[in-house]
Amino acid sequence: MAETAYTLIEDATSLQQACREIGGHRLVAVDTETTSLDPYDGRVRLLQLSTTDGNYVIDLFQINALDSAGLRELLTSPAHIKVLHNAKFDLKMLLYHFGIEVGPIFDTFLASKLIAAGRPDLGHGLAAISARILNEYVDKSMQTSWWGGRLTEEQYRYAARDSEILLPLREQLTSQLVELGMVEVAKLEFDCVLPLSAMELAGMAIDTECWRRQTATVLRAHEIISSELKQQLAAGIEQLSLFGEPDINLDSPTQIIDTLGRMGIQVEGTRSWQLQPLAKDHPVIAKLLEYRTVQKALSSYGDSMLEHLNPKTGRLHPDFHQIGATGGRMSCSNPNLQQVPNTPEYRSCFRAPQGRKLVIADYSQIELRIIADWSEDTRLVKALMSGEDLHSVTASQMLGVPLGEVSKEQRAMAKQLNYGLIYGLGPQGLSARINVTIEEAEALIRTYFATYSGVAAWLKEAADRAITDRENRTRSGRLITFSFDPLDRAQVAGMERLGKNAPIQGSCADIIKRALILLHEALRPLDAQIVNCIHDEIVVEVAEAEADHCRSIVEREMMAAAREFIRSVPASVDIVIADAWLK
DNA sequence: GGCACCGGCCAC
DNA sequence: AAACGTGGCCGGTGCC
Repeated sequence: MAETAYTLIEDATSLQQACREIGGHRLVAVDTETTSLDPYDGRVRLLQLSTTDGNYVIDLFQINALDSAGLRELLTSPAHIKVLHNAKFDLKMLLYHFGIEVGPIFDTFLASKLIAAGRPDLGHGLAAISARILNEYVDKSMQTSWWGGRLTEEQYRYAARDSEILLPLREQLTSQLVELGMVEVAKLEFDCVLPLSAMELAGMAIDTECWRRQTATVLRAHEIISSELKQQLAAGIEQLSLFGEPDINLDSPTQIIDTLGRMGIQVEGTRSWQLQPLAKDHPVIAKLLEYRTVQKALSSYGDSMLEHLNPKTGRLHPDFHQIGATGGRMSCSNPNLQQVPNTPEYRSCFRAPQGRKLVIADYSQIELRIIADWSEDTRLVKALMSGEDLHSVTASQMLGVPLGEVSKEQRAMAKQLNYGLIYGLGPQGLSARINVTIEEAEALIRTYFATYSGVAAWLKEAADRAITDRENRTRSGRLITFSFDPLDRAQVAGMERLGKNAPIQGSCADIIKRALILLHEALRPLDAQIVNCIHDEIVVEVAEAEADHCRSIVEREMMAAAREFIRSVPASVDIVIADAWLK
């Protein structure tokens, strides 16, 4: 390939000229180079634009190009599709620094992830997909160079190359998306980038004093419990440390197993489910379980959370991975705000700032509604439509007892079955969860599927498809592929469970992503931001005076999003206005 | 010293 | 020793 040619733009006249030339194109590749990965920390140095006619590199340190109406029009007009790689990064930068919402977009990163359909072995960086799809080499060595000073010819050329490659990539990726029937889901994903960018930029407020108090409390408990545990383990410890303390690392499973062994307690592993049955007979085991809880609380949810505070905003700005799981679910990191312990001690620290409220909304039983709708199981549909407590209705239908006479145990059993079926729960699993033998569990599962025979048929078909076709789809058409060794029974069984679970879980992701899109648009007139999203839950921060209005918008848009994917069962949204992240 | 892996455990 | 799916984070451990 020939060396990348580009036009460097540093003045208004050449910018105008470039905008005229680019304005005639429907497809415009866009990229930025910035002085930091954090929008609050860095500045945008270069804005690169490419069409099939040429590459333009705008030096934003030389010209305030985003003041230009022509350029803003290009970046926001539906007449031009903006092609970016991992657009969330650039969109955040442009949104924060210039208040501009870039769109509509085509994201080569997300397109590549969709096409990979859950295969984990493929990289999706720009260099990786250029090599794989175009057989073209892209040098990323300049990526981490300093973009804040005087730029070299090499840096400009690298920058131009990054946007130049995007249009040929889009062309190939588009035909693959068409071939795989994923145009619709691609649109969904692309439209979701802006809401996610805004969400990350907004970040979530945390009451640091509250968090520190909580951490200090746990630390005191940790000190007491660890010394008690060491004392109780002393009998099994051969050696004392120089200070006369039992010499053991409580966080080392191997040392724990050895020590317990010398005390006459044989264990294979020290996971809580393995220890739980022994806790009654051995106080030391109970103490160990207690220790684990505070150790986890301290290590995962202690000071490390506060290390992610943004110095500029004083808030937490996590990274959401838009296509994080194979089924299309999002994941989250740095910090992972999708795994904050669901207890008041922790959640109450996530408090809206003065004068603001949180609107907390989650879909109720969304995965069951997806199955009911998809399988057209009349009894499950009816159960969900009845407005009665679903698990009680299930128990009543299964056991033929009147709804009012369903016992607590019967309801608990039905609840386990309702939720477990999504994951391919077996007799062993069920018997471990409720107090029945494996034979009884088997019978209950048979009764369940006799009651909901449509669900049974749907699940069987989904599992069979995973094995024979080695693929499945969510409601949006998102493809999920399965790779396994057909001679390995354990692997086949695993794939059958995945085949049942992934389309359901992924369809839930379809719905919540659509909700984020609709909600971002609908909240535009309000002083409100989406601040978190946890699989079937959305958290919005809003000015106190607009909280009620916001609440009705959130409910309306979440319901509308669900209606696009499930028709025969209405969605149900539980929603509260609160000061902190508590329901 | 950095990296990959694992055991363990938090969320939905 | 595992049991029902998807993730991320932690500390320990062993390798290079």
